Amino acid sequence: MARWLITSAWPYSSVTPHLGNMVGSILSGDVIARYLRLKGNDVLYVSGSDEHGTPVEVEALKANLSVKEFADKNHNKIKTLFERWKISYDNYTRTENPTHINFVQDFYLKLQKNGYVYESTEKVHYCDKDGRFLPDRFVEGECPFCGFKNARGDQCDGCGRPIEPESLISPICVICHSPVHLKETKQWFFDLPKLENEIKAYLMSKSIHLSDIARSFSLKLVEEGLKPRSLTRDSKWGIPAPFEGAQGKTIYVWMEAVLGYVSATMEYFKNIGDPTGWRKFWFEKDTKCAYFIGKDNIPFHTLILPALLLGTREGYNLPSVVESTDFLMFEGQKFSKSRRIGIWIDEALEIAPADYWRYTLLSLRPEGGDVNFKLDSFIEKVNNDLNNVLGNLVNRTVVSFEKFCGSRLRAKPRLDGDTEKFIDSFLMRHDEIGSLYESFKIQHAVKTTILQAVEGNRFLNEKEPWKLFKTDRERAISITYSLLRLIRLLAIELYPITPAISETLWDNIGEQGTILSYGWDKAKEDFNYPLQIQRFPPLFKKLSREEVINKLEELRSGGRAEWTH
RNA sequence: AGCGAGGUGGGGAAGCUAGGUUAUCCCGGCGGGCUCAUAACCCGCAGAUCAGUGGUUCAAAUCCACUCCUCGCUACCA
Repeated sequence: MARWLITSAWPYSSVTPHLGNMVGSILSGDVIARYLRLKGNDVLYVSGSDEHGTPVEVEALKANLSVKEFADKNHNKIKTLFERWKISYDNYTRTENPTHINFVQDFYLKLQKNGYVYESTEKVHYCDKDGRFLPDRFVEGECPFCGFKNARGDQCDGCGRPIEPESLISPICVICHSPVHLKETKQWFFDLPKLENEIKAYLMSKSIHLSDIARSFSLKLVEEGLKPRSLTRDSKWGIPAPFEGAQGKTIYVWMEAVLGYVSATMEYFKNIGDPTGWRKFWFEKDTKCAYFIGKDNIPFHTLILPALLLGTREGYNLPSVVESTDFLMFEGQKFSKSRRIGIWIDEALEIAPADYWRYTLLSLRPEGGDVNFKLDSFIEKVNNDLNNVLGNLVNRTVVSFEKFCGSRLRAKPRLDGDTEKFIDSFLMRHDEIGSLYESFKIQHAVKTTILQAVEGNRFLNEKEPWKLFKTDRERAISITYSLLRLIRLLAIELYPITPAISETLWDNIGEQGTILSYGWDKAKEDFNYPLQIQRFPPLFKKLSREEVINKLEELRSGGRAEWTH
């Protein structure tokens, strides 16, 4: 029993997350949160919508909505989608919430007081027509190296070279297409180099668990030397910078969104009427903090967030686990909103139930290199692993129980050696699955869970209780009993992976109360007698390849203008 | 360009950090079994010189070097 703060990267709210976004951070965090809860830990799982910054402003402009309206709409949409995906957040909040805004402002004043914030001027592209400073991404021009016409402000997509803002030829604003010019502006910076040694020591310490890429990538950045990070932007949509003389400026989104982990915890406890409860999670040293992210935002979690927390000198808990995944590719290509490559989490739910996606994504979770997600693999995994192997095992077991025992068992039957051995083997595998989750080997844990069902089918075929029943009733019943034990165990093991299916199964075969109250370890115990289980409908439905593809094409045909991918 | 990650039977994935019997799993192909079950399940067979070359070692998919290919990243895009 321990205390765990689980977090997943905050989705940027101008776009709907796609399957790739889902698997690495949100789903992974959910699986671990669910597992740890089953183990009886004190778990808090938080995240929220990251909704400030220029991209949201620009998207709002396109959608012809005020920024606030646009942000509200997207936040609500994403929040609802996560609920439908059964993501078990204790608090899914947003960076627009007042707790967050106040916390961030206080936080940076403290950092400034402690000497980690300084001012400096820089030149940034300015659009006179829109009256705004533009992040490099919103500036286009001709590449000074290769002459490519649509080079972005920071990098040329033609030759791949980085571009200094001054050298871009004839820069224009991508929002209104009028010429832009460089204008001097004062900004506030976070003095990251001052904390370099502490960060290095933190990364090298044994108390932190990092995925391999997270460790190597972070250490490399530290070796190269950390650079100051700019803290403010000349942008209206965001958290007003609290520094003296910084009127009209906001905090740079990344530098505030990572603090949302803290403010979301605060907000959760405020809502349940325990305004100081959050401190347990952030200051007591026996709390573990796990962060689930995609590989694209490793440095923000391994360098910047720890540095910010250290900079307060208040003793915040630093991340104890940073689990990053590689990317999910779609049919061999990178997910791309503009090219419509990939599947988004709202579309997915129109094609198949969330659990089908959850299972497939988790069994492909990119833990060692990018992984290719194919529609055919999805269909194959659902039809084979879930329906044929798992669903059918459950059905044959329950039907056998009905035939051999009249759906009722008064007491534990006497078991022969083979059956005892079989039960031992799946109970042992149950522990193995637990250790896999504890070392965050989610993909392996998921595969081992399905292996439980494969072994169940094998045992059934080997023992042929339907034959035995004619000659040796007692043995046929004891075999069926062992399989019932297995499928009840599976109901528990599926809880982190496919929660809806898990609950359906539990409702049909489980004890009184919820799975959560029952727990991971108690699943190893015998039933309460008398045991009564009635036949119930199949857990899964096979997918037809044709239907899935038709549905996807229908979604792709553009009949849904309101979708803002 | 620099940095990083990967290349495993027809397709998709493990294994590689701590080298060691016939390289694992799923799909597909072929043959068989069972017929309790959702035309499902189980067994067997075929198919990989683990990208290539060289090296270390008694022993390498696993360690080292180089080459080829693919992809990602390069922090003011979240």
